[in-house]
Amino acid sequence: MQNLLHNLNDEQLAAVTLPSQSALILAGAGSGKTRVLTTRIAWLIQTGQVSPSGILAVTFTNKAAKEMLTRLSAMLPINTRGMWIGTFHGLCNRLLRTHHRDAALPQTFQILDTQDQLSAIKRLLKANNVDDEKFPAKEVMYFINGAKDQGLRADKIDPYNADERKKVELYQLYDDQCQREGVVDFAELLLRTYELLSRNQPLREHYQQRFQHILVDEFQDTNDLQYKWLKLLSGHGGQQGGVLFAVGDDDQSIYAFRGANVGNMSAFEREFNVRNLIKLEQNYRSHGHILDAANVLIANNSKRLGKNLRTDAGHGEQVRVYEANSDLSEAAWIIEETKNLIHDGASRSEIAVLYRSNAQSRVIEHALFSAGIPYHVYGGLRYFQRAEVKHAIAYLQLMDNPHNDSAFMRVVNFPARGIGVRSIETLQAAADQYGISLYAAVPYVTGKAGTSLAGFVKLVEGARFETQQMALPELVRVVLEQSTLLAHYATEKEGADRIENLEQMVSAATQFVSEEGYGQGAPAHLGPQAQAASGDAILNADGVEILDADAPLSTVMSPLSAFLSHASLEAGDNQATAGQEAVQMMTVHSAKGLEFNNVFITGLEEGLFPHESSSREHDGVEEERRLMYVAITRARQRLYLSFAQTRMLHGQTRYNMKSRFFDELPEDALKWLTPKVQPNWFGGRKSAWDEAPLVGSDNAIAQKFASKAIAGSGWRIGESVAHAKFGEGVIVNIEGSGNNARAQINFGAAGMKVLDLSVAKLDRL
DNA sequence: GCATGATGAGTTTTT
DNA sequence: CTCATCATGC
Repeated sequence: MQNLLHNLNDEQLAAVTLPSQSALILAGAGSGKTRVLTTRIAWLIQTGQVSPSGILAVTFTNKAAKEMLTRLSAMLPINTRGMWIGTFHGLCNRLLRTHHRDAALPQTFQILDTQDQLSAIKRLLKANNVDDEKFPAKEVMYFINGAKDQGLRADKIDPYNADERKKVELYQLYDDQCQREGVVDFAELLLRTYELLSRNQPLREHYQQRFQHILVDEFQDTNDLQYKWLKLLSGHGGQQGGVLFAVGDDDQSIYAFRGANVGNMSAFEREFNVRNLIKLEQNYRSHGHILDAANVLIANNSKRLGKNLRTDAGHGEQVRVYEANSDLSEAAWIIEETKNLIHDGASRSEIAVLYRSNAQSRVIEHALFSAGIPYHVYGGLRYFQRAEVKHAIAYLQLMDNPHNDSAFMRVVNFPARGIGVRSIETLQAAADQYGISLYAAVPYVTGKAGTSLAGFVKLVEGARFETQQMALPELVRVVLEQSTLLAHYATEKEGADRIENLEQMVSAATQFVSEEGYGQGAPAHLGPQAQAASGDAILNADGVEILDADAPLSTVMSPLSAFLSHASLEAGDNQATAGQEAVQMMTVHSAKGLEFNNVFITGLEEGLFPHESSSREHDGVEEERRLMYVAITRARQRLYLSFAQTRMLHGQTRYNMKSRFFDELPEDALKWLTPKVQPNWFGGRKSAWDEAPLVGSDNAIAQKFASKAIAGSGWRIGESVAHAKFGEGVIVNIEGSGNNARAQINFGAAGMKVLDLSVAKLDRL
């Protein structure tokens, strides 16, 4: 135990050794949050307060879960496999497989990823003749997921107008369709588990008793349903009161747009009667100036639990600020600085270029490419999302659950086998008529279409029969051949990469089988013995089926089913780890949780960062500020901030003001590499624009600027104006001319507006 | 059923 | 500008 707690600071020690009661740990960036979580678990086990099976640790990403497992096995001499550490979705998947009958799901239920879900909804809209102009599939999907994320079923929603009534109706139809097909989407995994445990008292009590300690990572990212799920599982409101150990940082809450509710933190504090709010404020990552910048910036947010990071590392270097006159020269400057860093001995992988939106990466990528500097862009397609891999997966899905219509649609005519839209329409009609899946409806289709369809079914059946006794990797190989996917891509000119990806699936299967503890030769399909075993209920004293908590996965899921859930729940790397010694490029969102010695935060302009669409949302700018906070705190030693006066966006040149965040950063932490812009530099006074030549200053741009101003019928870009409703603002851009002239004006708190200059009443300041 | 051009949209992302 | 999606023609 001595070793366990040895290197902890006082705050961390207090958190790790808290008595068994609900606790909220406010863990600042770089404060050793994962360390506290894992040490807490190890300490609980080592002091005999709980057995490994009494632990439930929940994360959002597989990466975080894996990290915890790795660190734990380094701390404890026990097998971590018996411990329940995983993502919300992974844990729900496990629970639903085990209790699939109570949850009213087939044992081989399959998980729709976002692509699959969208195509399922498109199919639904078509089948019900819904006007997809009025109800776009994406919107319907957001509606359904939004409702599920709040724990709401269709029958619990009170529609406030006709459109919403229609959406609720579609939600119900969608759920019916999923149930018929034996598929669940991501949100459904959670909601179904929540409902299962709410409804089934013995089951709920079993797990409440089992999980004496529930620990949650990144608590600020939980949505309403996840919080309810945690409350239920912890036994909150029940006899025992519920004990939850939540770790999070309200200042790093950047996922409100996907349903995360920071309010869960204060709700938790209140509802769980948290007596111990522990703040981890000692930062082990960044130098002083960087931390100052982060602290001072985030202090501008109003809704905070309150926290201030400190470091022993000393001030370090100031934050370097660069004003470029275009996005191109911003990129050129990044290249220069990168070269200097590398020349001074920096490793390329310790240099990160961050941006607010993906579109910004292009220019920088291009510049890095031209300069011959290896780089790696995060956020491309993940392995299991690639088209060819999804195709192969669809064949596997059909072999495991032929009623998955999404899978059916994906490959029924891929590679092409003469089954066109017409045949599918006939098939769909038959399926609708009998209320069955497309696969099951095939025998009802006659004629030529029927023959080709029957051929497809025969292909799937044949593959299933032939692979009955095969191990998973072998099965995958056979399916790749028999589906003719390999042969198909062999004829394509760009098919080599795709074939390679498909081949990789065999090794992915091999790796999966060994990691999940299936026997190497275990048949991929669920054998009759295993089926019988899972069919035998394990009864508790009340004669109710409960989970054998440590039952190996193989008694609940066949290797094939497990592999398919793995493919949905863990999309894989976003690229082959190409060029590890490469400059890292990513959005600020993807940078969360990472750290680098040298960080560039680029495109710090009004409209971009903070993003203009954020000014319309409630608390939108506060979330952007948190995003900036996350970005700043990624840097260990050196931080660069940059912005550009002009930028190509959507094929148009835009003139952006520098980000308001510059005004919120402490001056003495900053070092301007270009002349510092006056606070209201557009206000007719002095501007860096008119001053001594900037690096790479471009006269053509200045001329364009001037002509823009003339076109605007008297108004100038950069002029300060006042508006009766929006208050004071600055003209950022002028489009059109004469009576059609419109000005884009930044009204600060009131946000960015585009006003018709012939209509709007503006006063010069 | 597939190649080609028109059209339109265009933050952030994990599971 | 650039990519994805849709409609049109062969």
